[in-house]
Amino acid sequence: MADKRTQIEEVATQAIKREGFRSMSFRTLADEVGVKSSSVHYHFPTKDDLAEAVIRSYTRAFSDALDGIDRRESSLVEKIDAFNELFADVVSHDDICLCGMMAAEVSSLNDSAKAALKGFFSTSEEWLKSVFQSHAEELKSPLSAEELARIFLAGLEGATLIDRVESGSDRLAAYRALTRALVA
Amino acid sequence: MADKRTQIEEVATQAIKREGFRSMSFRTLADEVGVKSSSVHYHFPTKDDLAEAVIRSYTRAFSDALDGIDRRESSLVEKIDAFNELFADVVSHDDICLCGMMAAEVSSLNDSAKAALKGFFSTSEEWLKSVFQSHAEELKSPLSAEELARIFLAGLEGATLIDRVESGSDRLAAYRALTRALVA
DNA sequence: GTCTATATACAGATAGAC
DNA sequence: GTCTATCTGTATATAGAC
Repeated sequence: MADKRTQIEEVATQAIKREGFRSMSFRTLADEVGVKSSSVHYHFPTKDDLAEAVIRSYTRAFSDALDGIDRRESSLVEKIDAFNELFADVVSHDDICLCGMMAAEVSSLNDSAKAALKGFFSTSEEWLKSVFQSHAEELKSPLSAEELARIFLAGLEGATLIDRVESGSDRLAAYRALTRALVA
Repeated sequence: MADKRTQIEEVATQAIKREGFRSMSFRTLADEVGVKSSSVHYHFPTKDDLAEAVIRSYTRAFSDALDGIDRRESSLVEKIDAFNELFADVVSHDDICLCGMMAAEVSSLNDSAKAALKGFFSTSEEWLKSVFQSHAEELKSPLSAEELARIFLAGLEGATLIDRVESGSDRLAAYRALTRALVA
């Protein structure tokens, strides 16, 4: 079993993805890992500390998943589909992307957490941009790799937001259709 | 000056667009309209009641704005640009779409409010779909009107989410570029 | 590192006077 | 319709024992 600090990060991540950062309380986290809230404060003195740690861990895990896609998939459509699938997984568990949630709640974050949050979005857009760049010859689109990266990251974040409310995945599916339209 | 009930709805809408539904309190609303929190409860017995009322008002106002676009603009690009501009206005005030925020916080909503929220998304997608359908001859895309509607609504919701964090409007701009790519 | 206990603040909601 | 006053629950956070 992971150490307590890691356990707390994990249940916090889960809670934020489903209910949001403001809805998550130290007491609830404590109950779920089997300690008292003061022990959570030992590992993360303030909620701001926890927010930043969780955003950074999530960004690292997401970045690792992107590396995995690079290793497993070769074509443009396969890579973008695999990226789409990361979001589909989240929605299928009735969650949304942790950083999409944090973006909605950005007014509750301090400057350090906000900087970490920006890091998530730029990391993700950079990966997408490099995918579109390295498959430029397959692309039948007047849009730049950077524009496509922005369109897809924003689009999938928004798609999860709405698909979760509608209990479906019609918008993520529409983005898979868009991916195909780019190479057809 | 609007009546108290309307005033409360207006400051609640503003607060939710910026800070979120959970962050908004009856006390804060009361202070801003110059009454006590018990008076807010007179107009909206529970927070659930307020949530639903605010979502419905917002949907009505948004729908009116879409009617205005239909009256003012004629081409596909003009209409979709005007739709994009609705979201750009929101971000320029450091807010996001009220219903985008509510979608992130959907776990804090009761069934009535959730139904109203779905209404916003279907109304918006229906309008987009009818725009794409009625300009089908201009479109150089293999995507259906329905798919395009889903792509644009989700995309603009996500774009505002990220653009607000980045204090820019690069993602909304990318969607304007996408609009042009559809007819080029 | 975890606990008990507590300080302090604020949340949604209601009773009852005016 | 609005007020004062209050109930009850919960939040973040800390002090100090073990």
